[in-house]
Amino acid sequence: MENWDLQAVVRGCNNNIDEVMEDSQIPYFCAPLSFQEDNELFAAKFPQAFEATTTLDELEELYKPFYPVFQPTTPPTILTSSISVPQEIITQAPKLIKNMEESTPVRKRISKKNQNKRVVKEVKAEDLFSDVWAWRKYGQKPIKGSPYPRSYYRCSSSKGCSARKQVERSCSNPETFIITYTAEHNHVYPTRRNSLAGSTRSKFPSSKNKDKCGSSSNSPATPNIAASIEDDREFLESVSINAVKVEAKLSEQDEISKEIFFFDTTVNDEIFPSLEDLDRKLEPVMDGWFSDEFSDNFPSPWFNIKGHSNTVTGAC
DNA sequence: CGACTTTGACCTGCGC
DNA sequence: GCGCAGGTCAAAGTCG
Repeated sequence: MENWDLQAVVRGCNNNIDEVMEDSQIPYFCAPLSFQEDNELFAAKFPQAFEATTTLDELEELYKPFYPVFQPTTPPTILTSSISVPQEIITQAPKLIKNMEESTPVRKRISKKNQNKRVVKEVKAEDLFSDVWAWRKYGQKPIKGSPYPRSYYRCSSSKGCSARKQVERSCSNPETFIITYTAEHNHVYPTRRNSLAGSTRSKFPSSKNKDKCGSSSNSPATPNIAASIEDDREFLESVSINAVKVEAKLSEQDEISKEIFFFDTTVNDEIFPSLEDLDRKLEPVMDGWFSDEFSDNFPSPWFNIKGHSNTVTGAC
């Protein structure tokens, strides 16, 4: 399933598919997602199509941490999409969801200690940094039965945000990390400006850090991935890109359709020959958003690229 | 100087 | 009630 539909996502963000998104708290306007997140979101909504076994509730919860909390304004009309999905999936989806909801067992009782909603996600090492939020590590503990420590992070994008996440290397598959999100963000995505503020420190190990990393642990590899990335720009240029171009018609009276680019944490040379080009292309659009009501209600599609502070030192 | 990581101490929930 | 394990705090140090 390499090419599945943005429309499915986009529709999921629109209020046109009440049948599918009925009980979802996903806002009208979706946050930009990586392809992997796209895939997982789709699998979350149409699990039968992927023979997934998790329940709708769990999968829905899975994505809540990624959705900003805000009251939607009038959603833009999505006019185009660059990716397609088999029509049968689209038409079958509501039916599949309905069937699944009917067969979903009653949720297990949640222990007092875990009253907060917990969302578990398994990601590969390279995806550890694809999170849009800025996280600050506040603890690390060895976990009984696991050779790898668990790291504790809280959201540093906004003061007072209670969102937390735990990162732990999977015992069964050390290539992957288990991320557990607790609580929800009480703010929208960090804006481009905010995300850059105070984030001058390189988020990836410097050569010094690499040494420290290598000498302080017997655990191989973790952010050797990160270690191979010399700086943020190289990071941007090294990863693949999912740039999705969406036209949004801002109003019926306004003939001008503004191009809105939703893009992932990744950038494509084919689309934007240089980061400067990308910046130039996006700046007018983004500035428009930041200057009006959008700035309060709409998540910046500028991912917190320089703010991806996630380092899993415990696994290093 | 501010944001971050590290890490030992402390707190709390849960099982026995 | 006790002990264990997980979760959080906060001081100290690092980094740019």
